[in-house]
Amino acid sequence: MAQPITEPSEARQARRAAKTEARVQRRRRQILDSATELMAHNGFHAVSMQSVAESAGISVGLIYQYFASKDELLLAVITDILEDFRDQIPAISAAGPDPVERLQAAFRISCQVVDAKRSAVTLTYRESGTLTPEGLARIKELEQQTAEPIVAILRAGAESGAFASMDERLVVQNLLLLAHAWALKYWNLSRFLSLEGYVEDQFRLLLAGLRPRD
Amino acid sequence: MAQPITEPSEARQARRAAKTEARVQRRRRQILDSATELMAHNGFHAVSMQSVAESAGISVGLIYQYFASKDELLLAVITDILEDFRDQIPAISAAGPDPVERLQAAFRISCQVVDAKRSAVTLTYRESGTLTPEGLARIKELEQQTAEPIVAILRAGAESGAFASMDERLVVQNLLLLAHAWALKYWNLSRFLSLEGYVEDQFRLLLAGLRPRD
Amino acid sequence: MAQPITEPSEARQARRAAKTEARVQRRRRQILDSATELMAHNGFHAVSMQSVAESAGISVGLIYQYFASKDELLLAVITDILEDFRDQIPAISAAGPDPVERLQAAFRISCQVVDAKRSAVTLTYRESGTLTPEGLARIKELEQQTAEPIVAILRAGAESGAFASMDERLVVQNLLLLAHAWALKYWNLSRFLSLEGYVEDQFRLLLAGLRPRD
Amino acid sequence: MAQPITEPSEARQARRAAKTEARVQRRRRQILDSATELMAHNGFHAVSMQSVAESAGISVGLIYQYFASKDELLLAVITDILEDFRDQIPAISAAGPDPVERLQAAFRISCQVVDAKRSAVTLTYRESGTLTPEGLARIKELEQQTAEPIVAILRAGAESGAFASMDERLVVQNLLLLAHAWALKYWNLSRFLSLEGYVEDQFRLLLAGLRPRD
DNA sequence: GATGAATGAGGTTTCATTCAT
DNA sequence: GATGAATGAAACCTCATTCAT
Repeated sequence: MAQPITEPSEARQARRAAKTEARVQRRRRQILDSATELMAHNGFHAVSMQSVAESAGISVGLIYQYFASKDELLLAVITDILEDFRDQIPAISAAGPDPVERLQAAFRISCQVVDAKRSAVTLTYRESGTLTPEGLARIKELEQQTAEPIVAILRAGAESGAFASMDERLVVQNLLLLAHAWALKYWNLSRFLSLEGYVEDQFRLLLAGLRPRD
Repeated sequence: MAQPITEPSEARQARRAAKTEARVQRRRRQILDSATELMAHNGFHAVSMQSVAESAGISVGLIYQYFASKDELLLAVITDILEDFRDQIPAISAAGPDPVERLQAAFRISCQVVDAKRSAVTLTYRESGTLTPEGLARIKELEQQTAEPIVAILRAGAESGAFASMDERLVVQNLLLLAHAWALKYWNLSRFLSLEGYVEDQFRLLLAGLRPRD
Repeated sequence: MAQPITEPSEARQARRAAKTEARVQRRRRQILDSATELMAHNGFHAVSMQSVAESAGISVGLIYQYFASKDELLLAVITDILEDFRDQIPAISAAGPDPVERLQAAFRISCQVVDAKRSAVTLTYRESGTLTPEGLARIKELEQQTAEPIVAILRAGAESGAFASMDERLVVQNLLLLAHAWALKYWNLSRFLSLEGYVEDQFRLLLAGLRPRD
Repeated sequence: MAQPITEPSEARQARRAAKTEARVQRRRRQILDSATELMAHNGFHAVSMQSVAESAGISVGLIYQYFASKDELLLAVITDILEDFRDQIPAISAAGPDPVERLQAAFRISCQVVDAKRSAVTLTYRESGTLTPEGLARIKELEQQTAEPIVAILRAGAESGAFASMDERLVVQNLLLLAHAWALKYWNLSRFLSLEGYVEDQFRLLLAGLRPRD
């Protein structure tokens, strides 16, 4: 017999699940954006769950359906920022075959992303101590992932003779830290450098350390 | 010889004032040390005044005779750390006339001080956002004072031809930040470098950026 | 008859808003009553928010959803008492056309209300100094409003020749103060007068000052 | 042999006791004045023992050698004010033999004393609820003592036929309360009456109630 | 799914009182 | 007599979290 009323339950369930999933993602994003905005500007402890709810236009209770606790919300916020950061870097592989140019592109994009979210970057430094060990581990993992494409550039450059051979780990650490520094020390740097000036001057110094010795 | 029964009150008062002053300093130090220890390891917000009092072996009320509020205590803690840091650098002027050696000495001592107080350094990054504008201003001032002797070395080196001429502000910023990085990124750096290794490798990179072009 | 599954949301919202409003009013009243009771008997400073909460059968935190601070709660308590007082007086306009009778009715009702809430009246004298300037202004305003209907009686009486012409402001002030005095000096007055005796004796004295001179 | 060094101990003790007593009185006065000033303007609870000490130019500990507790200090302050008030009234017996004149003199002096210490008078109304039962009893006693000379005037007037015969207790209560009212309702009264105007208008009303009926 | 009223532990701060000097 | 450093109980207030609707 035909069952026009109830369509095959599997398909229906799948469709519903997809819809549900979509809404879940929308909600999470909505909450995350409000939380990031607030925490970046006022710090984790100065932000109450009620204020996040209000800013997101929802009720407190609803936040707890998406994040188990305030600490978990913080982890999600920081993770979100770092994932975003990580995902921007690979875009630079399109910058051509020259390792120097590619490295500069990587540094420039890093600084630009930092500049766009200065207070979010600062937040990751401020509040990482608040996280649980597991959260901290997740952050370190993300930082490693962010470093990887840059490590790749450095290795390629070393092989092609464009860079001296070296321990890439330290150089990558520096490169990323100096990008973060645009946020951490903005109060000082912005007094004598524009973002582009910062990128250029800083990159020249970085590069000097990479020149192969004759 | 006859002794007046009451010694000259001026002298007595002066002596008492000195004693009082000494006790005040001792108490402040006692509180400051406990607070620094606790806040460095747990963060400002996770530390209660009660716990500071217990750790210092005094009552809560007494803290408030030396620090007007918890915020002021935090400022004192951070200020104390930064003053300590600032005061260590000038010691390096004795490192001989060679600008390169002096600069390395400055970097080495910076890293050593950071290493000795890793979590205190981290605290200054974590909690500076918690300060009032006045507190923040004080911090920036201290950072500038810390930079000064290093700027002097760079200038002397530039004049003597040991370094390329440059904008010292950026280089100093980098040098100090890379010292701090030993604390900020210790979890990563310590996996592949000892403190002394860090100092040497990092200084080589720094120096490369300062070489005069031929 | 078909019922729409979801009734018109406007109407539903309105109903919910009304219900919310009703609950808010109930809670405020519940808190206000407990606070008034406690403060009237022990004074503002001797009453803790904790004790108000306990007496009202709720938690401390909940009080703060209805009153921003303890000071604001005090203002609400005093305001509530004075509004109540103010609202009782106009009832006496039904006391007939004779100004003397109407004035006596006003005085009697005032004394009766005072008698019913002796310690609340005392509270308004005790704690008005604790209020902010804005709170104080509100109180003065209420006192003026309370006086108005009585001023009207006096004026009518002066026009009809029942009373001498006079400055009503002083007389009203006296009339209300003497009603309050039943609370303020109850310890003394109650030793030789009943409430009704007080009303009669006191009114006779008051009236003497109002008699037109021949 | 003569004992020039130690004079008869009794006399010496007496002299010392007198000196001690004098100092004690001076200290008490010094503390009382500071406490009255502060409490009258800010209320009992807003004044700390430390602030009293500071204002009196002595140490906290010393206060406790003269007053057993803050409550006792409050009692002393209020008692002091009321004693002062009480002691001013008898001066008016010099006002001549006419009962009306004497009564007016008593009322005038009362109002003048109130005017001179408006906030102190207000304090006695604000904080009498804070006192212990014993303290309260002491206050009531003082109030009775204050009333006595006025009762005497009323009796004399009633006997001489100047006043109607009456229950003096109520009239005295009113008279004193109306004097206090100059402080309690100063914010209102001072808008339309000077002190002297208040005395005159108010006394006229009072007197009306005392006229013997023909 | 969504709400937001309600809870109550925990934090900072004040201040009456004591006591060694 | 006089000091004032030291105590610690107690107050106000916030806010993460829960749960009945």
